[in-house]
Amino acid sequence: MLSKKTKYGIKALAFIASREDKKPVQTSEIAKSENISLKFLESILLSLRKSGFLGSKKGKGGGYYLIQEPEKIKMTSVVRVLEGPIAMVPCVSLNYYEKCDDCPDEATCSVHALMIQVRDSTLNVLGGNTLYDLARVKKKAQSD
Amino acid sequence: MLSKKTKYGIKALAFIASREDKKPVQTSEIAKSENISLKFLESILLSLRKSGFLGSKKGKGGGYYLIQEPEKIKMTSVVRVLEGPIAMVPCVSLNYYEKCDDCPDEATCSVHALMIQVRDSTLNVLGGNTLYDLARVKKKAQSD
DNA sequence: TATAAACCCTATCGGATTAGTAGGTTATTA
DNA sequence: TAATAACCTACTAATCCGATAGGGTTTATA
Repeated sequence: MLSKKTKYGIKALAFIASREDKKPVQTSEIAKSENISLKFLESILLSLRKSGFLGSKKGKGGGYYLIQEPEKIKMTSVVRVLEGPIAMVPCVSLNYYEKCDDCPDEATCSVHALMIQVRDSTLNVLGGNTLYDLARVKKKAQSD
Repeated sequence: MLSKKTKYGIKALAFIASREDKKPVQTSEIAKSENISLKFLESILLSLRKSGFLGSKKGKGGGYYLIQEPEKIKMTSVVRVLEGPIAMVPCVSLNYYEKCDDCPDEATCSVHALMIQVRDSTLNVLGGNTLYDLARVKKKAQSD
């Protein structure tokens, strides 16, 4: 299950990316438009800034803006920062590997083999989508 | 993240499926071999019996056995029973659908479109694997 | 230079879930 | 009838999640 943090974070990034201009977007505007608790969203955007996805501008007229082009931001990296491992089991995670307490040998583990397949197919999907793609879906739907 | 319940359940099913004979397998044997807490495993096997995957026999020489052929048991159904929804977000779940509180319209939701892709690719993998496949991995690895 | 806008930071908290533990009951078979 | 093994109920410790509270700091602009 995707946490709300991740879900809201993705929505917020897509919201910012779907803007034509490059002016900073206020947290309050995103919160209102996407029905997200303001305070909760604040903490999410903060962590997205700290992990290098967003820049910020303080004071009146400030807000958050994308640092990179939307086409360059793969959903794999977004999910990893917000949610953590993409794999469903730590022992098949590329970026957050952890050995299982049970399992003397991973080659003997039936779950391991299966979850590697799941991981790879998920990586394919997330790696094949960028923020640009998400923003396009959003804009397209709105213009209908 | 896969819960331990699901992980252990899959392991146990693969263990039973990898047996040559069709004699009942004791919970204690599985627990010892797979390093699972006996009591926890008991509750897992019980729920697998109640959902129609396993049969049981009480008393001496009793235990659990598969009701269907391993080739007929897709991992999609196993995961659904043990873990619940396969989708990462309830609003794209086929079997456990639930509308999001936020999201006035799913067509406008950037997360929705992405998670449908993830769901479908995961379904492909889990639907393409049966208990027979998992048991084969296990037996192959053990004979090496 | 005062004020309002907006980001920034820390702490806390209730509720839900998870992974187990404990202890007893029932059915089967040798 | 004694041993075995599934079955059932209840409890618990720990963790995490989603949010809330309550401020502090910085900056633009009138």
